[in-house]
Amino acid sequence: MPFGHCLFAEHLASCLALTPGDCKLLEDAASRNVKSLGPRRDLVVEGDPPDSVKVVLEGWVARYKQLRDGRRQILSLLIPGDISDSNVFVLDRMDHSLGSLTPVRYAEIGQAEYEALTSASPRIAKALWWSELVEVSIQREWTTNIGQRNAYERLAHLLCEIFWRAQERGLAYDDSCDCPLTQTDLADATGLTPVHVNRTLQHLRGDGLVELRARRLKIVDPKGLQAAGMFTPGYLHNAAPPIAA
Amino acid sequence: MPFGHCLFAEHLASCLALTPGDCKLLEDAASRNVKSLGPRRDLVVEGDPPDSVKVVLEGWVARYKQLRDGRRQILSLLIPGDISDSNVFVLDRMDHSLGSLTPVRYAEIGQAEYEALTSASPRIAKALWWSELVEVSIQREWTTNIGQRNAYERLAHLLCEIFWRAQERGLAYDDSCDCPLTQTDLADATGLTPVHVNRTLQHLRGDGLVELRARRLKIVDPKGLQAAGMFTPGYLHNAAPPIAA
DNA sequence: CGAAGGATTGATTAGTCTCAACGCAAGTGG
DNA sequence: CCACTTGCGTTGAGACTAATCAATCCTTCG
Repeated sequence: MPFGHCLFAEHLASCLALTPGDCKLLEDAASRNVKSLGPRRDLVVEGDPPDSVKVVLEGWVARYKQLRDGRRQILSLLIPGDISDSNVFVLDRMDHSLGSLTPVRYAEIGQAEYEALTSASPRIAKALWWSELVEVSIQREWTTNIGQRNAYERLAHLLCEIFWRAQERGLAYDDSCDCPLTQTDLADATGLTPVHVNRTLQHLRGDGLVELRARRLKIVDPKGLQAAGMFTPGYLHNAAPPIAA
Repeated sequence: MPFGHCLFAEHLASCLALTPGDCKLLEDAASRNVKSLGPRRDLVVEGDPPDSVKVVLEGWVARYKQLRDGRRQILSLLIPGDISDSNVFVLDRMDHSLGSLTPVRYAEIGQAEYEALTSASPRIAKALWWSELVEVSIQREWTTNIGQRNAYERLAHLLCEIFWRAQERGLAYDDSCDCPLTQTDLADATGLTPVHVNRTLQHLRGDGLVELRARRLKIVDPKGLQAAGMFTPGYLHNAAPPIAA
């Protein structure tokens, strides 16, 4: 069974009332034009004219911007079931890039198809607005994270978010989940240097909060980690259960 | 003439093809429920159930988040003609606050009215999507600004954005525009301390790039400031003329 | 005239970066 | 099957950006 497909529709359905018919439409749209890509490749690069909305079926994707001199900011993470930039067609060109962190499978939904989807069901249109607003909300939280918190707090917060979101998608097992980001990726996501991420991670581990080895994130002390990162999941706007205590 | 009204519709119309009838609808919607507020007051606070979309008619508004311990991150600035969070109704509660920086006049558009607007004209619906996507784009640029640039670059970038946006709305006169942010506000917007903002501003002034006094921003060397902030206006997605050289 | 908010300055410290080297594991080619 | 490469993680020393603390000044306004 193509697990990724269902994830996408299920995830939208879980937070909003979608009918089985709506789900079917979404699943179909996300199965018609599926592509695969190896790790560390670009799906879209800044400046491209936007031609399709992307749905991640398998693997992880990072949204990022690159400055002239090479500095890179990871803006957000897309995990299986996520949809990127609803309705991008409205814009003339992409203002950022999408790159795979792992091998990925993703669906491209073109403009015509996208519009068919939204006009077919007001519930779907609403669900897509919802996912867009959640995305902005997360972006705002990241701005706050980077702007106001120190390295220790920042990483704690980011790891909380990663685990929480993975868990909501059913991608977490017990107290751990995949986390394919290298320390350099974590650095680009938090506005720190890889070296400092390394030391801060050691600090978090030393405090018995998390373990992160071999692309696997293990939450040792959920409450402690949340407190350290001042993580309150409201900004994710979902109805998922809290991190198991 | 209620200048602010026209700004709102004009601004949407300037980037997308709206008919005179569309503009009329927008102007009406933004004139039906108008409120006023003094400076430094909240329009909406985090946790509120969202009940209306806001259109800024006069004055400046800041979107912000506050952490428990008092730290505050300004997430974005709303200037006259801006519309905040299209379609917020989709969410259960606000994940951030809106506060006035100056005395403001703004319109509230309730859910029913908002929906009437979008179903009345597909062009309006598109324009509102557009403004939402531009907002996210700006938010991403801010994340990058705070995450990757140093104090000098960050402030240069922010001041560029402020002037550029003011100019696009016809709110700039020659080489200067209003900038009602205090140095503390600038600090909260850039993730710096007020003290450091002060010194960095002196540095920028010393380099002959900008002057900022008495709530007035004067761009002395546009090219130089853009270069210093690595400011490329593509992310604003508008068709406005470049900063006068 | 006094109060209050904002801007400015100085001295010191803390947090994070930079540079550079080394270790380890997995993958590759001979 | 071993030598080499490559990517990622780790460590140390030192430099520098930005934060902190605290005082003073200026302007506006009641």
